[in-house]
Amino acid sequence: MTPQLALVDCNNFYVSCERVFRPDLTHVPLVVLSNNDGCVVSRSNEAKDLGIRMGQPWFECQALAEAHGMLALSSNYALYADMSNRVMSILSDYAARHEVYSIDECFVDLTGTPRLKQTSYDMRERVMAWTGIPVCVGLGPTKTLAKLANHIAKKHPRSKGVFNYNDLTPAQKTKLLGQIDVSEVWGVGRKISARLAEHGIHSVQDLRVAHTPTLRAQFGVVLEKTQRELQGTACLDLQEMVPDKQQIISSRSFGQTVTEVAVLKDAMSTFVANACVKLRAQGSYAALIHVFLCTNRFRQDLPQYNPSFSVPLPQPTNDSLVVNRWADHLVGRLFKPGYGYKKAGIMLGQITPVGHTQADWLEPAPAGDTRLMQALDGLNQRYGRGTVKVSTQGAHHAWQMKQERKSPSYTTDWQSLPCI
DNA sequence: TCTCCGATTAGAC
DNA sequence: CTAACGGTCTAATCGGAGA
Repeated sequence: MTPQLALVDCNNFYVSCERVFRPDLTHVPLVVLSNNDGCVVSRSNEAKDLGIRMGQPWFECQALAEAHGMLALSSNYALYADMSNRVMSILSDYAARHEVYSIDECFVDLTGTPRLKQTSYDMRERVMAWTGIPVCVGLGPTKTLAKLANHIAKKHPRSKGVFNYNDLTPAQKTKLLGQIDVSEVWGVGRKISARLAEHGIHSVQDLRVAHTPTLRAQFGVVLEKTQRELQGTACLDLQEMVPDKQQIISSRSFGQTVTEVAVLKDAMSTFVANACVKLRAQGSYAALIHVFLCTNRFRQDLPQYNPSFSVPLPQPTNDSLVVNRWADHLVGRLFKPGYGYKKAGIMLGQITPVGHTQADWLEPAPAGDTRLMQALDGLNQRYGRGTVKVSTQGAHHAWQMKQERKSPSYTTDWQSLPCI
């Protein structure tokens, strides 16, 4: 039986989440900004029509925004994560197998489903009715083709939000793929599309029929797989189980330039706390700690200094206090006065599941206090993040990120609601 | 010459 | 008046060090 994969993608997801609770913004050009209110990461169709680019720095858009009454909101991840969970939960009812690919995308295996197209329209309507989020559905025999079909569904209003690649005749496929730029293909980004152009490969169709050994030699396995997927051969499996993370990073750009060690250490203790919560949540230990500081790379007129240091731990840990002692020490070592720091962070690596660590036969395992960390996680979960802190964790406000336009967390936090 | 490993690159969202 | 540009993650590949 030929596989039938659906890729369901939410339209302008962050903007759509905001509009569910602000219907007055339905036709207003609207964007959502990245952390620190830095760049545009989600755009309404009206904002796209104004020429706002994905990833564009907000300060570059401000004049245009004022001229056209465009609004910008800070990102509200509590809201988006909760809305995402609702959407995914609805989609999971449609098939035995699905893969949550990102916060706003889901692959659904509809192989063997009768009346495929009707089912897809049902999904769309149900998600809209139950959450208020508009989605488009792309259908195809492979992940890459389902993604492409989704792109077509979004682009062509006539599709009414659903497009099935399988419905096309060979001649129609050739013609349609010939009209779409290669850069739209999943896995073909800026660099590779530029290099493909040098080989005369401009459209999706060009890539689909390109000479495979040459492609493999010039661009590697990844692109060969992409080509085969475009030809209808599945190379990418549905990943139903979320694999454990191999590395965990916690970092932030600061709201203002930071010049004092104490402030950097305070920020770092927050990053340590976040990273270790994630590590324990997946039941792992880390054996590598990597700490880094950054100056403002956009100010080339100022002196640049981007130090970092890694420490391999003799004994893997997931204890926030152990990690914080190292991180604190490293910040002290890396810090040099006279620089304006704009960002810092920590990376945990060499991650292994608890209970899989190699015992050290020279030193007894220092058992780490797992009960302390359990209590810490338990209290923070029950009474809110930051109820019990690691070190000063956020006492200094000098580094905290800019979030001047954040909406209430309508679905997850009573306190944030304006009328309560 | 081969293997290992850290750094770099490219991609995704 | 000026400056204001995100965060995490993975896989493949590159290139140097050491065997």
